[in-house]
Amino acid sequence: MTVIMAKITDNKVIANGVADFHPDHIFDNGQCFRWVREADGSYTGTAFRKVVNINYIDGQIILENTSPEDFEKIWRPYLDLDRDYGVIKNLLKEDDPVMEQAITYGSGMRILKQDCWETLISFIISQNNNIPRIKKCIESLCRSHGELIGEYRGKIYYSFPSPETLAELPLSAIDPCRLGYRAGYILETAKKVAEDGGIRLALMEKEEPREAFEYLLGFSGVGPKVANCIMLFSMGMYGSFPLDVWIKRVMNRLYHIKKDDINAMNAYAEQYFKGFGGIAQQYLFYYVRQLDQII
DNA sequence: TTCCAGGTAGCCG
DNA sequence: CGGCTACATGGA
Repeated sequence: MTVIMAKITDNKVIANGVADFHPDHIFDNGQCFRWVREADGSYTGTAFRKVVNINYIDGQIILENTSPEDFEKIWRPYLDLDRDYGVIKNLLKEDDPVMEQAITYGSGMRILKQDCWETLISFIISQNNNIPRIKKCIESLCRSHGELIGEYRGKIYYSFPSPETLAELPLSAIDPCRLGYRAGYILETAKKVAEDGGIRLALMEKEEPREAFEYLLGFSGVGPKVANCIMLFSMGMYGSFPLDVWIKRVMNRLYHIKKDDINAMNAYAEQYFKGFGGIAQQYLFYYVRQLDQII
């Protein structure tokens, strides 16, 4: 699959040759928290200190408020455009009617390659929390301690605060963000990351998953589930299999694994999801959340 | 009022 | 090790 940047008009980039791409399936599936759906079905959001609007029409990705340089440097990897999800979907669907349903529902899903520091803090916030409130907490954190990075369609956008910025703050400074008991975890984690300017964290994506996992568990507020989310959503480790309440429910009720048997669930993912446990997990997550009470 | 949400830390046997 | 519970917050 080759993605070609086809056309450029002032601040717009259009990318051709992308299949398996649907903004709703990508930006509203719980892997990211800072993208907002516009009335036209496009999403506006920020990553790596840039503001962009993304839509998909007639087989083309339309990126507004960006440049060809940023498309190549930021958005191509961020949107995982060089991966053929068609191949992965076919692998996962084989002999798995549940997965087939999930993939049919979220056919345009992609795993974003997000900033690891932002993902680390975002998923610490996610623990024992619900998605709308996670989004509010993160936006509040960015508004109060991030930097102004741009204005787009009349709205102001802020960067995700740096480790150094958060490391200097007293607990009282993030009180208004309503992070609850996670506030302490976040400042502690920021201090640890800021010690070396985030270099060690950034290098983890080149390490073996096992090593990245152990390193992430060393942060306050990071357990197995959050570590797997960070590895999956920011380090390109697609075998990572985050087990949250929803996926546990799926594994129990649709894959008939004993409730709370984490080991059996991981073993199943390892054996049947062909190295793409994380991607499988994300199709399942997006699928079951709309079912609501069917399972 | 109680229950729940993309769980984890601390403690106890 | 495995099992248990408190932990802030706000919406249902």
